[in-house]
Amino acid sequence: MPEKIYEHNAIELKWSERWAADPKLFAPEENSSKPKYYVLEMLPYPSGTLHIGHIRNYAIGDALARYKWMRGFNVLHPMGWDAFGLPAENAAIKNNRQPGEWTNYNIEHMKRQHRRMGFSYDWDREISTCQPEYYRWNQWMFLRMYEKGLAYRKNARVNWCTLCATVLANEQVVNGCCWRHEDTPVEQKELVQWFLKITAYAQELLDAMQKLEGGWPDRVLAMQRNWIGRSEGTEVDFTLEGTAEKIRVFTTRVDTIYGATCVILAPEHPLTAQLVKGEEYGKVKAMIDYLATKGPGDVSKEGLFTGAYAVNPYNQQRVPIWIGNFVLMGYGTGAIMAVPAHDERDFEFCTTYGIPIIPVVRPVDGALPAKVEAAFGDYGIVENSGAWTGLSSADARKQMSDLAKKEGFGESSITFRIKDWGISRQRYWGTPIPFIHCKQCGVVPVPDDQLPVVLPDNVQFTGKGKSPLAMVPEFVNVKCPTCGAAAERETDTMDTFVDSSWYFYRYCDNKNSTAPFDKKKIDYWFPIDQYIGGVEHAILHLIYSRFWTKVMRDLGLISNDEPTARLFTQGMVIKDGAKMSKNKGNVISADTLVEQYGADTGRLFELFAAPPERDLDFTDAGAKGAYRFIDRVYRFVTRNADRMHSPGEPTEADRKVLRKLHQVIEKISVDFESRWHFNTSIAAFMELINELYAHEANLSGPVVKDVLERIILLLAPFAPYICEEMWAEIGREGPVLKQAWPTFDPELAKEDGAEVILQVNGKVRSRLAVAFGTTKEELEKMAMANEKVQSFMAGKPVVKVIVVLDKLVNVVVKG
RNA sequence: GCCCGGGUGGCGAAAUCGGCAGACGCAACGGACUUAAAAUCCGUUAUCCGCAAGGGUGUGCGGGUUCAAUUCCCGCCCCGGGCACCA
Repeated sequence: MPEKIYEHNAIELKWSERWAADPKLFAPEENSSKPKYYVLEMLPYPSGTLHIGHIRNYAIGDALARYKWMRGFNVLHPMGWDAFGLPAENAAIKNNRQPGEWTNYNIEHMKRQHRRMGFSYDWDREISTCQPEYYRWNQWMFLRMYEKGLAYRKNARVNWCTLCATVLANEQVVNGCCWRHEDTPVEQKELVQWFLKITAYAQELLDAMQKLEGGWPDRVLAMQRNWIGRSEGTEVDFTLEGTAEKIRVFTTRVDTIYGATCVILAPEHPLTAQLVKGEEYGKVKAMIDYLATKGPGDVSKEGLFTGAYAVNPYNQQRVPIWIGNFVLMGYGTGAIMAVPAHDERDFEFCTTYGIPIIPVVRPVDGALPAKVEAAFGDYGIVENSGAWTGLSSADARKQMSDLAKKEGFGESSITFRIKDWGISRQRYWGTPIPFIHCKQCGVVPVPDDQLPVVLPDNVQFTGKGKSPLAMVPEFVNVKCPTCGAAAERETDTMDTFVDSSWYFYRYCDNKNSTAPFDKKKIDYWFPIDQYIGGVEHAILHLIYSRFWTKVMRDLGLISNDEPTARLFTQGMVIKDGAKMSKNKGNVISADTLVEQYGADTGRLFELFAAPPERDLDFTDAGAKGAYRFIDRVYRFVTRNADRMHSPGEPTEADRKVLRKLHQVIEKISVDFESRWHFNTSIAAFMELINELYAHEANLSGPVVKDVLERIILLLAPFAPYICEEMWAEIGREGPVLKQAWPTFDPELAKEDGAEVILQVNGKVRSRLAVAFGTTKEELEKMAMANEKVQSFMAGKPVVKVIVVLDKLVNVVVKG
């Protein structure tokens, strides 16, 4: 049969339509006897276009899903839409279109692109987080958290633009100014907002990471540890001189407390307003405003002496109380003791303001300095510290904390950097927070039977003034569920990270209208066997979703502790040396890719060009190469399909090709099971094709059959369309993903013999073809007899001979 | 400042357990086919010296361990990312 020309568009469209027409094709089996496998790619925001960055994520997941099907797993591989969020609202302001309409239009388009790419999703399980059927369960779970005290209200600052007279999201703040008014500085405004008590789970989130080790990338775990930021220290009460009032400070170095030369309060500390009155307080106010406009890192240290003094409970020393702009109210107790001799920041502050510097810790092998030139922050031996003098820092920390506890002026304490999760957004396009504000009854939860609280349609978007929801009277004006009096609905909506914190549970039971999901289904599918997404979600999404899982477990909704057993974070797709973005105009959409090269080429190229965890530069020439390669395989298969059925005796070419085939089966299987270096899997597959081209004329019929069938199966996870087509071309019935993965025969893969390298003083001088298992003695003898080896030995005396079986002989000579 | 990654040909990369550095692909060059071009097929391609045979050098830099180091250890430099006055 003559070879066929690879017409990617016709072939891919044909199979795309057939696959779409079979809704059960990519669906998991009910009551399956197969082992389950849940593979998940992070759901996209429906921005309007699927681009080559998305495709990398999905190509990895899809290759894995298809491989697992072929390996006999019952695979769950769903997809959905993270559909709430700011861009829809911005589009509404700009184009006078409803956010929902804009979003749904985008979803339709992107779903078409998804289908055209041929990813093996069970679309029957699709979810979109902006649908009331979905977000009602956000509201329902939020109410359960409220009942457990895990959702609460408190004052917090928001970004405020005076010109828009509206709240800005962090993303809408550009260089400290409003995104729509480039020279209007953003101000801080206090509002009452909702928080989720993630800090209650800080310790468990940290501890449970031990179980994730090995399954999650180290860098993600490191980032999460950093984010949670546990630190062990001591809280100590200083006394406000002349009163019984206590000032509690937090320190990790109580062993240095004899060197404390002042106490510094955060500007927002409650005591500040009490100690600094009248005109002076204006300076504190200025400090707070200054901090709000500055990014962290470029704040210069400023202080203000209050005139008051505090007494150190360990040595009754009297020290001045200062206000410092670098002391954070949100961490520890909002007050610190400054030990300039042993802390760099305190040193800088005290030097500036002429506050004394007293060293009290010396290096283990050194002495206390006569004059402190720089802070010594390491552990050492405590000096000039009363009864503690001579102890190591570690011992002193422990014993001094114990004393504080015993005497009642403090205790050891653990502080976390992670803060409670503020979820209130003064926005329209998000889940309405299900609460009602009643003058009589206060903050009243919406009863379960009134859920969902549905977003109203036809809202005006001006981008100014109150939140759009606050301007819809039908939405705002309600009766109090408790007393029936006129009341007002909460108009804030939830952070969209709420939506993505549990969406992967809903895939298991996406049509359930009486509960978020059926626990039995979760027990079957969870944890997710493999989660795949961008590293930019290493902290927020991936911590929030871990937190949400633990809350749902404690609510009795599920039994698993963690959502995800294994996580993979793929690298970014770079175009022309820069991250793709609309601003740079270097975004390549899936449509462009498909039209030029086809879905298979795009996927194959992105998997081949770099290992998946690394950043990838998308180049046209590279894509062309992948196209050429698929074409090369396709032509080989089509022109040899007839030969499959011709009889023939085994040939030498058969043996070589089968050997390579089985080596490649092993290689690709191992890559899937361990490293995921699909770039090397595909390289090995290319070597196999090169081998086939070299021996094409001399292959026997039975081996042609064997090889054609297996190369199609091996390539299928990476380029599914062309493989489905080739499977049909060789007269087999699909679908390919339900065929068994080729088995590896170690006997056939074996090389004829070993090639042993001969070295003299570590340099390769010759090589020997020998039988496997040739003994050390024989190898050594052969090496010593080798002409090249002899000439490089140059008659010098042999020091020793290293022999590694089947690998090398290294003759070490003197000189 | 702290915590992660990474640094190998003209380019993307490979070397999975300390054992041939550069597999595979791109680009380039040469050949075959063609009236010609494209496509395709075959070949060459780290670098220096050499006509060649062959030899030297080479994985960011400097040391070390080892018969042997891209790989392990110590100290630096550069690039990317995260956190950042967290007491």
